[in-house]
Amino acid sequence: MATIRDVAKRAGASVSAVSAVLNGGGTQSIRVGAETSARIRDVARQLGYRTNPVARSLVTGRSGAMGLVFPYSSAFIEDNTFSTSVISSVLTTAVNHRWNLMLHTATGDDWNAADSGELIDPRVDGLLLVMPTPHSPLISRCLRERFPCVALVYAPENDEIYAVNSNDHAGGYMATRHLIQLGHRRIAHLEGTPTVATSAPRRQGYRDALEEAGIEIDPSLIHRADFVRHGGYDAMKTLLERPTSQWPTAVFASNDLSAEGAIEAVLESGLRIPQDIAFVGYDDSWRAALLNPPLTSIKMPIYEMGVQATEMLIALIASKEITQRQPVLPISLSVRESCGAQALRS
Amino acid sequence: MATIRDVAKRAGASVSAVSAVLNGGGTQSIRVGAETSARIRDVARQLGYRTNPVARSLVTGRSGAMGLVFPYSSAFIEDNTFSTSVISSVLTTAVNHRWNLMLHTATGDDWNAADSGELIDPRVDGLLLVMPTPHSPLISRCLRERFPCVALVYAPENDEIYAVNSNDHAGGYMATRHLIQLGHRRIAHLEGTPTVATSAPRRQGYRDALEEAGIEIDPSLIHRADFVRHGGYDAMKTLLERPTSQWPTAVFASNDLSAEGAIEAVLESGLRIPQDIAFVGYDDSWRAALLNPPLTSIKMPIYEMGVQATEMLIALIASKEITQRQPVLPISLSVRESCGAQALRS
DNA sequence: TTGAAAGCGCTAACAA
DNA sequence: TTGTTAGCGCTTTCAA
Repeated sequence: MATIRDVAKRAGASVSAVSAVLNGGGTQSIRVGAETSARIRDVARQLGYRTNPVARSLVTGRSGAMGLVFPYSSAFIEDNTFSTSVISSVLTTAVNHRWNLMLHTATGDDWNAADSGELIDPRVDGLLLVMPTPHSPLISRCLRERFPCVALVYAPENDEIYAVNSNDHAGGYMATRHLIQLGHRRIAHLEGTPTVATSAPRRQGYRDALEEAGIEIDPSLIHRADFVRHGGYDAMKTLLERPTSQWPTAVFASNDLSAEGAIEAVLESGLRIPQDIAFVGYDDSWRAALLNPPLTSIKMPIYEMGVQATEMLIALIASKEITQRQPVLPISLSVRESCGAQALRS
Repeated sequence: MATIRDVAKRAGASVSAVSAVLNGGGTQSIRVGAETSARIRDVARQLGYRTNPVARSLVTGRSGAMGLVFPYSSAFIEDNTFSTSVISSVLTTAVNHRWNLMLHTATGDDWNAADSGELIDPRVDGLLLVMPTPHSPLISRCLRERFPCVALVYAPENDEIYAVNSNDHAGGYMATRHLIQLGHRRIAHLEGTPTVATSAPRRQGYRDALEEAGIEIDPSLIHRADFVRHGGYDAMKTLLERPTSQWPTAVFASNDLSAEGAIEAVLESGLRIPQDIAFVGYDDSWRAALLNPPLTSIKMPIYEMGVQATEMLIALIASKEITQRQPVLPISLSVRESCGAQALRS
């Protein structure tokens, strides 16, 4: 590979001239004449010269890359449109702004490896953390070391953290209120994993909607499904072991996957959806539309959130003023057949 | 950030000693005593010293990262389980081998930007190209510059290229033969985009299966669907505009998505699947099992292919002997209801 | 077993 | 408008 010195020598110019010409922008204290400039460009093309970004990075302290950190690498195979949307939005936005992307996962079961700080590394100018665990040491560390860092899908514990989130409480509330308005009073909730930050607010939204409607909260209607299919299945089986009179008439699941498992359990029992038990899920994944019956679900604007988080990180790295550190994007309800609203309408 | 010199000074040792201790492996011509070693480690911990990978990279010429190049960034949002599996397998394998991953896309409509060579860059030690366009200049370039490069899902034009692929011809053949064995003679094919390398062999497999069975190939039964949903829908609509007697009794689609669109068109016409028209798709995506009726499909071992490609690239970078440059992994058939085989069986 | 020092390719301050 | 030069933080050769 040709170096900057090769180009300089061959063009009869100095390295700084070459650097100035081939870099262009920046705080150059150097001005190069049109002729020299053209010569340099010419020679560079002849030699197939390409700037070595590693060397540049060492001296500037900037890499032009950001790190995208996923909680675990298997996040992708769980037919999870969430990861897909995140990758897609972040990558597209980064590329549009001419940034590179390094993909990381917090290996192991949690963020231990990541928390050790090995992700704070000059190969990236900042980090985008996807669904970090609550009270993530990595976030504190970034804050402490003044390393640019934005959390995506995260309920920040304090004002200093940069985070893009959607309103999970509103999601739980909207789902539950929708079912209440359809006439349901005995509404079950399939909870997510407690260590995942979205679980608690979704449940709280559920509770608040019930309370607002004057419906007493029945803790025996709340079961953990841990966001997975068989979790939903098992929880539903348990609910159906109760006396018939105590069966829920509706279920709000904390994600589509657990709803899917629960629906399977319901159908196995010969019950009909939504006539016997109505369902609302969360995520509005593409699976939701394909289920039988199609699943009503709360929609998180993941793609838009990814874009915002990426742009916020870029601004943060550029030390730009960030007007809103913790935007919360609105959720919405995708009504399909599983909740019974469409039958009522038609 | 503490540098290696800070550690050396504070530990009363030389930088080379610190380097040797904190690096460990490698071709060190230096041996450090246990005492000094312990002291260095101690000081490093106190100072929170972390090796600067950029500086190391500059001197060693190695980065410990590989680039994963997707054809376009929107590859992800097309609820494409393909991209998901690739990312998942590559990331997991890379992390297991302690490699980092940079994510790239060939911006624009094709590989132009990528082909300019800007991806061949010392920030990565090698490239993994996902579905590069046939005769990709980037591959030639890597070969010419002796830059490690492995193509994934690619039919290599010559022996020099490292590529992991599955047997698309066998896939097309297997799908079609399956339908023939079920008694079908008028089998349509929904073709993929010609510029995508998998399209031609799949179609050729289809043709060969027909020929082998002594069925004349009817070009009017072959329609482009371009791997997208509405492509399949439109193609099927066209096919159904023919006189009833010339309708295909079975369809082999070059991917599940186009099959899905075609199925929609068939159902809209009040026809039944598989009784009136049988279907076989390609990809065996998660959607396949959720469709109504569940779609019989050819399964490509994408995850396994991603693992192999990643490991091959790692071996290539390490200048290890590669016994098989162009492994072709076997496809298989996932039989569900859309082809009618299950009805016959029961 | 250790230390000194050259240099990876580049940027940017400074001098001309 | 241009050239010289001192590093960026590290690895590694060579000499002690």
